[in-house]
Amino acid sequence: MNHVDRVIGHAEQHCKAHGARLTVKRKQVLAGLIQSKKALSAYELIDVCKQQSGESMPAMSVYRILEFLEDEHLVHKLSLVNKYVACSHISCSHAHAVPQFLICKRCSKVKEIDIKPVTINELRASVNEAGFELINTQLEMNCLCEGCISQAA
Amino acid sequence: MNHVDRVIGHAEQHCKAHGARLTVKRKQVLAGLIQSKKALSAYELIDVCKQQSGESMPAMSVYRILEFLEDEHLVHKLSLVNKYVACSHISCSHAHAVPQFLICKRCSKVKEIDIKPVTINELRASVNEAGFELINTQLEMNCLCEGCISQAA
DNA sequence: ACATATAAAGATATGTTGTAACATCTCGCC
DNA sequence: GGCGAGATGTTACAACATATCTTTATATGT
Repeated sequence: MNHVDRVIGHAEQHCKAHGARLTVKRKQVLAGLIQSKKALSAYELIDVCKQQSGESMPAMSVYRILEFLEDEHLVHKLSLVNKYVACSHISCSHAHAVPQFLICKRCSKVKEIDIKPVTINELRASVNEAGFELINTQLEMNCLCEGCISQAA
Repeated sequence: MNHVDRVIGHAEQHCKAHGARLTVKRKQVLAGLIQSKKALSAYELIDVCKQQSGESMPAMSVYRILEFLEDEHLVHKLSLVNKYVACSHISCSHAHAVPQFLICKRCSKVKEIDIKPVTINELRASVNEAGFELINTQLEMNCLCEGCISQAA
């Protein structure tokens, strides 16, 4: 059983646990994201699905499915780059803190990290000082990944 | 002389100083952003310009002008919400650090703040630990502003 | 003042991203 | 089997963004 199937299996368990259905189409979309190992735009994902299944996947369906997968916390939307990425923690059983996202500007590779609570608190304090309130601590940051750093050098 | 005109005046000085031209159209667009006191999408800005000048402003022009204004650091693009906002520091003469943006999810009001260098460095360290490199420290954060917090309460 | 080079703006078309609205299908359940 | 809820299909269009070519304005040298 390969990596993708294993993760999909976990995702299915996760959905079943509260009566949500991970249908064939939804699996296709999630699998597309997992396999590509980077963030994809909705339309890139449409292409990936088409290549993998032969059939074409309507935009409407992909957006609907992405919304479902987000609600299930199986996929994250990265507004900073307008792309979607599979959650890195689908196979983990334990609860997770709100993650932060490092997005490679060059190749769209994404890493979810947990920034130290201390740092997050400092951030929140700065925000509050300014009279605002953080809605969530899901930071998205424009970065270069290891591979692209060395290429650039 | 009102606030907007004063800021526009500064912007004009700023441009002149290095041979850039703040034309009538560019002033219109910048003034629209300043007056609205919040982030606007390109098409919202088109509407604002139309209301203020009577003439319609083609999308192409607005995008070109926004690009110019960004290059001049008179306007910031907020990718997190796909909107544009006038720089808060046009009238300041001193140099500025890379700002961070607090964006009110409800009303699109934006506040530019300078997060403590210590915090930024901690962030950068976390990023480097993960093998990535921050391209810039212009964080954009989803928030609620003071007004919207009290309304929500 | 004129010619000319350059930057800006206009006009048109088209590409990309996202959603509304309604029809149809699927599947669990009685 | 038939019913109902949820999922998907279809079509049309709204919203966002850019490519390309033309025309207009501006600045600069002679």
